[in-house]
Amino acid sequence: MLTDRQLLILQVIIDDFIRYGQPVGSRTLSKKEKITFSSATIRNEMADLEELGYIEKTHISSGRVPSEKGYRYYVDHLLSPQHLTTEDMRKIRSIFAERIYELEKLVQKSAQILSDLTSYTSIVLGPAVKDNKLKRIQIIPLNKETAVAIFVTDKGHVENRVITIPASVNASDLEKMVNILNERLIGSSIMELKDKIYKEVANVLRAHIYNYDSMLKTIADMIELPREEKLFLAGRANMLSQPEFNDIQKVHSLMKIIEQEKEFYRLLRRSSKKGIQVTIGHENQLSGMENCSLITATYSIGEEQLGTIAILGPTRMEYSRVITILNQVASDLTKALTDWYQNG
Amino acid sequence: MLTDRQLLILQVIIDDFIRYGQPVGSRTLSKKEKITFSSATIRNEMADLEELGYIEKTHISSGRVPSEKGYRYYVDHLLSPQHLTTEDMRKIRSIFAERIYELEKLVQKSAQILSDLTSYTSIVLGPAVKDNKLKRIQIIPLNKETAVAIFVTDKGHVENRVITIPASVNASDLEKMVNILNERLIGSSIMELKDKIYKEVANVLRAHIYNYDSMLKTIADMIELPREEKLFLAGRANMLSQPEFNDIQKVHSLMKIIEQEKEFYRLLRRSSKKGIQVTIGHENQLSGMENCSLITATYSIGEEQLGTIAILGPTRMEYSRVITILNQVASDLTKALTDWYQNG
DNA sequence: GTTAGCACTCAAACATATTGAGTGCTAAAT
DNA sequence: ATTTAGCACTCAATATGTTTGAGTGCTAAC
Repeated sequence: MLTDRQLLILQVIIDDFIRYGQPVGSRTLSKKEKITFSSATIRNEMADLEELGYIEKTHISSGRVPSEKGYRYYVDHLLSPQHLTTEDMRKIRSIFAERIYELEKLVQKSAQILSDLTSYTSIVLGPAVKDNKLKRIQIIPLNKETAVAIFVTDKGHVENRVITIPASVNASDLEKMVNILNERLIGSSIMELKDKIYKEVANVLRAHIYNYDSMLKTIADMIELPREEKLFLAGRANMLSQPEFNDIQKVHSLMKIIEQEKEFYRLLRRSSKKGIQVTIGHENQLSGMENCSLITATYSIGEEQLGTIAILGPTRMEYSRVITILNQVASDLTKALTDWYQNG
Repeated sequence: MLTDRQLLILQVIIDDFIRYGQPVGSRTLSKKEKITFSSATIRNEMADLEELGYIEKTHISSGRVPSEKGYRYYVDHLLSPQHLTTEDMRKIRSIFAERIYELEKLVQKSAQILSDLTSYTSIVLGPAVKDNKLKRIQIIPLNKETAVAIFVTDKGHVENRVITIPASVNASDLEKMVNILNERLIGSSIMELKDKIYKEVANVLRAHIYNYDSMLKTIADMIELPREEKLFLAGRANMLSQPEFNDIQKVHSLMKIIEQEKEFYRLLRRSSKKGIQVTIGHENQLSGMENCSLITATYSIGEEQLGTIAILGPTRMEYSRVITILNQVASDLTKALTDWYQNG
């Protein structure tokens, strides 16, 4: 267990390092307001803190920098809560003041403001469609061979696909099919759509539609709905202004990860527990992200969780500030969505 | 006017520099197969070429590098046409072999393959919607206050917006309105939609619908269609593997430009003439792009131009190779689109 | 007109001090 | 028993000097 003095020193070291990005030495520390004892004492305490793994040296005679364990402790126990400036508050509010009813646009704007305010990169995992309920299916023929299939959900999400229509299928068959689909499927969640079509609807279709067989392909085309939520990114360039990323190699590998999206997507999905989640450096388990921390929060409509908003920055991140901002945006976003969709 | 020998030297200098990225000296040149005269002669010729502004020194005793004027001349007159490897060809074909009917997806895949093949950043200006013809308008109520308005075009593009519905408007009014809109507007180009609604449709609506006034806002909401085409980017990270961008500052300002999209968008719009366009360094007129060249081509359906595909790379770019690839992708894309939409 | 030869230039690579911020340890002070 | 002053030591960063090699321009000979 750490003594109060050790905690104080640890906190001051990390605060200073987050602020200035330079290893912190005993002399620097001894000059801080909160520190009342001499540099020699500090050196002794630092030696202990290092032995316990909370801080590290960059070389044998350097000052100390926080280790991942140090950051972890700091985030869990030592964060000094921060206030948002009224200016920041105003900026956040301004987004939700406009009456934007498009879920996606709102989410994208949130990503933008997050990266603007924090100067880090923001990532937003878009609203999950799978829990939406089907509101309407529509098929609109474009020409003899193709048509657009449109799915509208209760949250106003529109999904559309171009499908091919076998020559043998005529307009009235198509119409009949759409009617049956709507009759049987409206109100079902998007997730169970595929299942329901094959288990419940297929028989009805077979009974009523002459060309059922040739229609099969059309149906198969249609229900290939996207399984993954969209990923919105903002402020990628901000990464480049962080001094820890003045090594092109590091930036490159990080950018490649972000660009591929796949692994990254998994990372965000994993941390979809409610509340703020912080993963530091190697906790992210993605090579290329050793020097990064990821802070995530979730947003929802009422109790129904929709997606994740996150900030990606260097491990030397302004945790306190970012957490405050993320909390604010997440709760404002949730509030706005809840108001519109639950009481609307 | 340049002599044949000067042209030869200029070409070999640029070819070599594009390949190795290092200033080219007279000794290096004299060893090239095509060069039959001594390094001293070359030095004399290079002095002349420099005076004419085609090549430059990086410092007083360095080898020469091409100037922007040199690149311009090279691109306009000295390009040695290249063949695509069968492997590259196969990769390109593979995209268009799949039957993807979604215009946007196809375009996005093209962007991906372009950046993969060239190792530069690719940018694709998505299909312009403004020339599409309206195929169908649909309004699907979500709850008492809101509904989704859906526009389908003849090219299968679907545009949707969430709109608010005044309390005084009932379902039958809404239905009537949609009918009138469809009756009057189907076949109109998206561009003229707004105009037509106010000039031609407004009167009809007023005559037939009791709640015309309160419906006005709904209509206004609806026809706010996006004016700008979508921008698809792929291979941003590729920039970082170019040796000319090992300066974080340069990369940063470039990334910021790309991220803001606005200026960039204009740049692409400007070069929407048919055929290959090359802009080199300062010709791009955007600060941050001094070290970049942009090569663009257009794609179309039949004769109707749809959008632009482009490659962004350092001025020291493999012009010949990129142009070949860009040409191939543009023509394959055009062919695929033309086949599907004109003969479909 | 072309080329060999020479003096000269400069970036890059390497080696060698110098400085300063930092450490750990010990012995004296509290 | 803590705390602190003092000292020897370490190492990154910086500056300084040296060497090397690829390059140039110019001149005189071919």
